[in-house]
Amino acid sequence: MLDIKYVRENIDHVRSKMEERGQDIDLDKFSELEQKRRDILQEVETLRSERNTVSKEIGTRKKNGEDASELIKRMSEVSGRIKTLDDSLKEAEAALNEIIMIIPNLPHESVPFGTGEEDNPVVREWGEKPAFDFEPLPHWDIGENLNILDFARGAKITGARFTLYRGAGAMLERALINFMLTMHVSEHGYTEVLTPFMVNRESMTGTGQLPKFEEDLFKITGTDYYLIPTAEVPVTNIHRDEILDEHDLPIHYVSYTPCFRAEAGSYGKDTRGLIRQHQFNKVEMVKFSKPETSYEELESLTLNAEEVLKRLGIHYRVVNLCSGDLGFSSAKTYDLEAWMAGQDAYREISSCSNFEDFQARRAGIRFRREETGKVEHVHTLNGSGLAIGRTVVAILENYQQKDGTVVIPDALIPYMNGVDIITLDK
RNA sequence: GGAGGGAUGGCCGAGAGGUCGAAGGCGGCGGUCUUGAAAACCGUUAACCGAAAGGUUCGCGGGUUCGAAUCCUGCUCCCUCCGCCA
Repeated sequence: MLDIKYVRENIDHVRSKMEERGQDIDLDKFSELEQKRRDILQEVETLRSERNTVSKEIGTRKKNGEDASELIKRMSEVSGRIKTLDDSLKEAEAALNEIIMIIPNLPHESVPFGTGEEDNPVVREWGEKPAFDFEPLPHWDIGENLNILDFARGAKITGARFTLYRGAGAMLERALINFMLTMHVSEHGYTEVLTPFMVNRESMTGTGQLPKFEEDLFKITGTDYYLIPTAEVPVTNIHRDEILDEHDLPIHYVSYTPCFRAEAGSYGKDTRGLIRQHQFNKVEMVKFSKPETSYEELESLTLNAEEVLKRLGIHYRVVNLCSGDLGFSSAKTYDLEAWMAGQDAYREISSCSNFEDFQARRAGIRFRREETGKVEHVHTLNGSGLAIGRTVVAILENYQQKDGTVVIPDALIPYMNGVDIITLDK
């Protein structure tokens, strides 16, 4: 969330940033509620102050055996008024909270203005589209032809948007997880963590999924727990309500988790294949940094994700998400879009974001700056490195051959138990 | 599932209705000493709101009281023992 004080003092700037995002936030209501809250607060604090001093006086008098009944009677009334005011203060705070928690982050100055996906400028590209002397198939055909992806049985076991992987398909998924984790740990210096895949409400609120996006989540009946939509949630919340040591920053974590998304409102979109699933695997990088270095960290994070695609020889481009396409908690996001030959399209395969102090403020993640002795919020960042299912798609579609087999990229062969080509497995 | 015990500052830990934001220790920071360091000694060191005055915070919520870290109550989490179990 944004700093309430900052919003109050920079209301016009916040208003224009919300307009850039195309967000209709009632900031007048915010100001009104904020003022109300402060009015009540002032009144209640004056009364508390009185109660505190008089109560001490009562203590002193009693100790000296003097009469205090008059003071006690008066304070009894004051306490009653405090209680009433406290209730309305809580009401005012709750109302204010409702607004502040659904105000998205302010886009960074380097975020271009735009209203949607089509306005995202391409920052750079790498590699080339593979050439085919035949019509490349989409991965759902390749996968079914090779008997490594079974969409019908996935749907039978659970439902739409669930897939059964088989044989070399299952192994490919597992190899990619290992390949990415190993690379980020041993070459990029991340610390691997393995987290719970269900989290509580506080964790979801900390990273910004709640309260606004409840309908995108799977909730476990009979509990307060939700299935994670991304490792960002458990990993960022590792340090919730902590004051970190400045010398420990930056902290770099990498984590494999399955991700569960309800995909509400995406009916009819990407209904075939692995692109949009209710459950998919992902390797995620998460960083905690000092404010002054977070944008450098975003650049290196993005490069770390790109390196995976380079090693796999997959053509991709990097786009800078425009103001209208930016996620709720993010101040700036680079998306990596991999070329998928069978669909003749670039598809998002990684999303790398700097949240600045937006999540840290919600989640209470801070550090003490030695120079000033003061406590400050850290900046949090994260990026997919990469989405596993979509990487499988990119490999199947870009490495397919005329005879229907799929060549395994060299870098992945050591993780494939020596398999270098996927052929039909009956 | 049954029976007990616990939750206090960055960490450990005392405190059992009033002057307690909280003893003591560790850690951090500053200093004395030292060629330098260590040790020793001295000092200092919680967060949040507020321009300040002041207010809030001892797991979380409710209550009792003029006054609650301290009493009552509900909840959460942790630990020990028994049962069950991958």
